[in-house]
Parts: sequence; structure tokens; C-alpha cells
Amino acid sequence: MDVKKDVVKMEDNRTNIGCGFSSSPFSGIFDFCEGEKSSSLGFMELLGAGQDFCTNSLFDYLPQTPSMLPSLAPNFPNTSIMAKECSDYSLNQQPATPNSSSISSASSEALNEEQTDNKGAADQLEEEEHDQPKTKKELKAKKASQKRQREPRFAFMTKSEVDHLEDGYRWRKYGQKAVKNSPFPRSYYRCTSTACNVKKRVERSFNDPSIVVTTYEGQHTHPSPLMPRPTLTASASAQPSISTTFAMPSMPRTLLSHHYQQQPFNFCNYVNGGSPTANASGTGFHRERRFCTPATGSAMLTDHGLLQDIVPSHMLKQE
DNA sequence: CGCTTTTGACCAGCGC
DNA sequence: GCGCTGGTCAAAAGCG
Repeated sequence: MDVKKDVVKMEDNRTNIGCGFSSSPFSGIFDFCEGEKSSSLGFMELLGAGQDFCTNSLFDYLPQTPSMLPSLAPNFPNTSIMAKECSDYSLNQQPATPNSSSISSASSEALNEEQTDNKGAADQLEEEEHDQPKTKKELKAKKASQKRQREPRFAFMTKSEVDHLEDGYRWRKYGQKAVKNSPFPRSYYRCTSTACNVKKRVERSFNDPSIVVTTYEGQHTHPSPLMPRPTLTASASAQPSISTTFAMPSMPRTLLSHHYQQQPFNFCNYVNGGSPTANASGTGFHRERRFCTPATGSAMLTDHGLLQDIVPSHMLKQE
């Protein structure tokens, strides 16, 4: 799949992709979180490289997103969500040569596997709840019959000094493994909420240690215990206040308010070059305060920056 | 005391 | 069959 090639290529070149290239900046996320497979959008940058508040823009779209999205937004300053990818993507599944555009078969197969496995995931889950294996043997047999049932996955890279990014949910670490060809271990986390099977893997990029790759698997079956979800009505009817509708306990409030109040930003313009499709086609959610400077936005309009080096030209033209 | 983290062992899948 | 690797388990240790 081309998308995966692009992701790998991006990693190999140690380059940030530029601004988004889809008319709907979060369409890829939507597709994936809904359990569908989107080949049209493999990854996107949510904010420009080097900007330090991309997290906010994710939360900006919270009311439009499925339940999984909040967990995708690490609440850290100086964290740039650089890419997402719609499959089981591992930094270590890279081509042997830096310039190679080929991808590992394991990576591709993982995607295919998910495509078939996801079909009956809900049914299987229900079945599990009603038919709990009682012994280890039964558990083993059950596992064998399931043959690696997997939830949809969502991987993205963030630039952060912190490995385990706070995302509003509580996680319990259940494993850590050394990663082949990498000095950095991979950590495995599970959502602590009972009956919630969401997992995530966290690992640091071998090529760029400042980059953390987080892979989420599954969707939360419960609201965030640490971050109350905003309601559409509240968001749409009033000027959303970060303190009331987007409380992010792990993120310094001062930082948030700083960005909200002093960094004019329109994500739609940023992505589409002036056509505010996201807000217009969204849920009616609308925000007065914006995130990036007009200067930044206009620069993105005329210059794709690093994106044009990475994203195939035909994708850039798709806007 | 309860919850989380650590860490070695174990298992499954895959390629050779 | 064997070795490698990714993923998970579970007992022990750590922590508040």
C-alpha cells in the first residue's frame, strides 16, 4: 500500500511531513477509528513541524471524533503529532536501505490481517463476555481458536521527551520488550478500566530519539476518567472555554490559555488554504480562538514545505 | 493494603 | 524443526 511506503519513507528521511493534504483534516482518523480501512489517507501532520501546540488542534476536533480520539492526543507542550498511520506500523519494520521504498511484508500482512479480523470483532467480544474460559487450558484453546484477534490500530508519532504521553486515560503497563535494532525498549500498556480492552504500545524512534511512536489498539468503551468530554451543545452554543469544555489536567493551563488566546489559528485554512471545510461541515462546533498565526497559515498555503518532499504529488493535488 | 511497575518466562507466528 | 521476534502473563518488587 502506498500509504505505508510513504510513512516508511518519511521515517527514513527523518523528515517531518508538512501540512495535511485531505480536504477533511481528520478524515483519515475518522475512517480508521470507525474500523474502516482508508487507503486514501495514511498519515498527516496536525500542525507544522516545530510548532508546540498541535495537541490542541486535536482536541479542537474532539466533538466530531469517535470515542477513541481523545486518547490519541497527548497533552504535552512541545509535542508535535507528526504522523499517523492506519495499520500495525512499527519503526523497526523498515526497509534495509534508507532509500528503499519497499516495506516489510510483515507490516503489510498486519494490515491485511486486520482488514479481515475486524469484521467479527464486535461479535467476538460479545461472545467472550458471555463465555469466559474457566481454566488456563480453556483459555489457551480459546486463544488458539481466535488466532490473533485484533482491534483497529492507530499509530502516530509525537515529538516528546516523555515516553508515556498523558492522554486522559489510565494505563497499566503490562510488558516491556527490547526492540530489535533499537536501543529503546517498547512498552505495552492496557487501559485500567475493566471491560475496556484498549491497549497501546509506546516506543521511541531509533532514527530520532526525540520521537515517540504510540500505537493504540481498540476503542475505549468508557469516557475518559481524567478528562470530561465536552458536549456538542455546550460547545456550539457558547464560546468554548478551555477551562470548562477542554479541561486537560495534565497540561498546564497557562500553556493552553496562552495558545488559545494569543495564537490565532484556523486549522481549516492551515490545511486547505482558506476553505474552512472542517468547521463548516462539522458538527456546528465552532471556536473563536484559533491556534496558529496568520503568517504561519499563509506560509503553508503557498509552500508545502517538507510535505512536498514526502507526500506524493498526486496526493497534494487532491485538495 | 491496593495499585502499578518490573522483568523473566512463556507462547504464537513466521521465515528458513 | 529451529531460531527469531512480538506480544502477553504473572510473580515479585515498588510505591503512595
